[in-house]
Amino acid sequence: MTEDRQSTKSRLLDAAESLFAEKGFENVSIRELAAAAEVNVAAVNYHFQGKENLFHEVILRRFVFQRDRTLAALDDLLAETGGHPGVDQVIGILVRQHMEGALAGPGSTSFLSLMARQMQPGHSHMGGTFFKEMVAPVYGAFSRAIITARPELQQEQVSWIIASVVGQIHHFIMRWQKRQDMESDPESLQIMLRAFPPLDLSLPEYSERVTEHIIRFSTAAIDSMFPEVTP
Amino acid sequence: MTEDRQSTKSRLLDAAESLFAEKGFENVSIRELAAAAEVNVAAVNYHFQGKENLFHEVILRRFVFQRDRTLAALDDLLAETGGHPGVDQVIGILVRQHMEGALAGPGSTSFLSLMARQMQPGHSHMGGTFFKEMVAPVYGAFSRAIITARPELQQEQVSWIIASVVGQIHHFIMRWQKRQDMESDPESLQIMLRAFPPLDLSLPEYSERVTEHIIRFSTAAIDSMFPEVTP
DNA sequence: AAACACATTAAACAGGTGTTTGAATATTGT
DNA sequence: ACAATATTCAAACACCTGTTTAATGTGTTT
Repeated sequence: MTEDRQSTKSRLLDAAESLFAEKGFENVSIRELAAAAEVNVAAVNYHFQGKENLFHEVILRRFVFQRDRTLAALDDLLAETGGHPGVDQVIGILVRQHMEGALAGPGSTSFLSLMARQMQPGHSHMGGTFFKEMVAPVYGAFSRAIITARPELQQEQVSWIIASVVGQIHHFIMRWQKRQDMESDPESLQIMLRAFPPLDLSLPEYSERVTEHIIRFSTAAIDSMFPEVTP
Repeated sequence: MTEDRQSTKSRLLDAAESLFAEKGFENVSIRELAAAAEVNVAAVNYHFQGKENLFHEVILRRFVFQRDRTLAALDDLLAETGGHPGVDQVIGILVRQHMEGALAGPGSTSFLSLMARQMQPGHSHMGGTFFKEMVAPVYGAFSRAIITARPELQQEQVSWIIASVVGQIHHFIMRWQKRQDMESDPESLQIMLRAFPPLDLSLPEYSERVTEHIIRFSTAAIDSMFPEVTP
């Protein structure tokens, strides 16, 4: 094969990512995967030694990409602000990176779906790699960035703050995904749109409004809990 | 049958709830269910007309219970405070009801696991019942309660606030469940405990600290975004 | 050119899936 | 007590699952 298109392996990875994100690991058969990637069923086992391993490589690829993008964005911010970013700016990066990773672009629709599924009980933990290599570095970088923005904060306080911010992010992303999923059931969709105001917007608008809200809400909380000691 | 114990139907419901919550819908076979409930495999189809329907009845039962408990608690608060609750008290109810429903008691460990799975794409929407009968009423009640606490707030602003609070709640609950799930992998567990401070506590302590934090964080945000106009 | 490792293929494998059947057993109403 | 209904049961059904096999094709190396 000359490479008239992508390699079998990467076609399989791509198809797997979108199918796993859309339907969930258990609801995608190897035959379905093979058909979508236009490869033989045996290719999965030949290239990945099993379905489980294919799943692992899928989330690994996406998470590495997401992690590096996020750390780079944080570095940029620190450079631009001469090492003195505002909390709102740091939180802005945190929110925007997640939102874009989860909702923007083709295939990226999958990031947080995969994340959510990875977090569900029963999934193997990839031998600790996932947490140590993916979550901890990003978490640590944001922790340090917030402390440079507000040196008076204790590390534990920062942990609580990040948790509150990330919780909001995931929730708003989850809402959008559920909204998408409800397109098939117009009745429920109407009720949902009425109950959750910003959901009737387009994706970019929704994303922007949510980002703005989380930043405002969270910085307001921080400012109120730990009043800034500006000269 | 004299009722030497629970009926076949309710034994099946109980076993199904705990197994579905623990392992996920697709990872529980009907034979496994039947064994756990000590009934014949055909009982599932006889009493529930299929596995999917059994799942629906399981979450319906739990959600009705949770909804009624929450609405009652809100009523109690309004009665105790003579119709003038504080925002912190309303949010306190919101947080505590979720935490208890998700983490306390036997079998209740399942509530938010079920919720999370129900929210995942691909699950049928129960014909709109779920959202209209379960989510909307609770959501509306809290919305009204917050407005009585802070009459100057617009309904849309309240929606944003509730979303931020619920997002935090779910996230902290998810963390605890993931912590539980990691008991089997001590290495990852250690890293996680180090990164997420309050996770090394016992469940009641964790629950209390989280509740306290969410209330403080959220009311701080509200107070800062919409300064109280007290006489 | 032959030898070699790598990749792809169709077919088969062993086992598990949700569901249905039809007979046996309880339970209920009269 | 009898008849009618509701429940339980072991066995079978048809199908789908992830994985493996052994043969064939492909490109590279010697």
